[in-house]
Amino acid sequence: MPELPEVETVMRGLVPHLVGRTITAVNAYIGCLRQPIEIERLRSFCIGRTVSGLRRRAKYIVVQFDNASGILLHLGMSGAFRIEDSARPSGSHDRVSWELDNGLSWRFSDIRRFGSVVMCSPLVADEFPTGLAHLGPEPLDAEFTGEFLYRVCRGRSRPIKSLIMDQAMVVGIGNIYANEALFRAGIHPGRNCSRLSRRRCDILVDAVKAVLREAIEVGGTTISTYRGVDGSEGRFRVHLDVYGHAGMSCPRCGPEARIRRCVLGGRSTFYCPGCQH
DNA sequence: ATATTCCCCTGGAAGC
DNA sequence: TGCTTCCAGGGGAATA
Repeated sequence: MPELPEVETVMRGLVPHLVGRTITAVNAYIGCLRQPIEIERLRSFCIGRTVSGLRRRAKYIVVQFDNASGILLHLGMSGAFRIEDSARPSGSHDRVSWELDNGLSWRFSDIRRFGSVVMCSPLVADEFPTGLAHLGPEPLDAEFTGEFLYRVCRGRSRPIKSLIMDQAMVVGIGNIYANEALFRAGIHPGRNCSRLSRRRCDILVDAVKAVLREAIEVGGTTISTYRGVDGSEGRFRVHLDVYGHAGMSCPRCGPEARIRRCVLGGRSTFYCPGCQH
């Protein structure tokens, strides 16, 4: 489900509900997430804490508490947060629920259970958990430049699509936006990264930034399960040029060229054979 | 060291 | 209608 624009949207949606609120109770439901939830430890970790702020790093959300601790959240493929009345029955896929001091519940549901909830202490504001140290730069930061991409492409040999989806190279780009950015840049997803010119790295970096910014602007992309905190769908789907468009005509070449699907690094890959090289 | 493969899990859609 | 197969936004561990 969630790539950078979706995680950013979810994080922004949580801010007005959580910042300044104090946690009064915690519940974890059947099954587990990527790692089992130690409910008693999570309770003593969270109860009585006031949320001082939220941040996003890569596809992770950090909820910062007032005592230099915090929790690291990942939505996996199907995770979602909702804020709703505590009296409302929990959903069948709810995994963790935090009760707030205003009578509302902050609930994490995750059908496929690939998400994660990790306690981090110590964790001070403007710092990220040490577990995230291996991650590459944020794609929307100034340090993600064509020069940077060109440098990491040199001396490696792999498809450019796999490289930009590798969170150790640059974070936040998943399957949808990798496909879309490469289409915009006119670069074939299977092109060996070592054979990308400096100029084309500039173009790709600009395309990545543009597609991510546009997607954030409209709340991300909903294909099936993704929802914002208020339950709304992301509206970027109608702007997709190639993702999920196998057999359809190319927005750039017209009906003369059809979008193709192949598998790259185990992931569905969409491109136009006419204008991506 | 670096780059694919497999696996985690559930449910919806498509095929027969 | 009902059963089977395939596929899905992610990431980490196990292989080549």
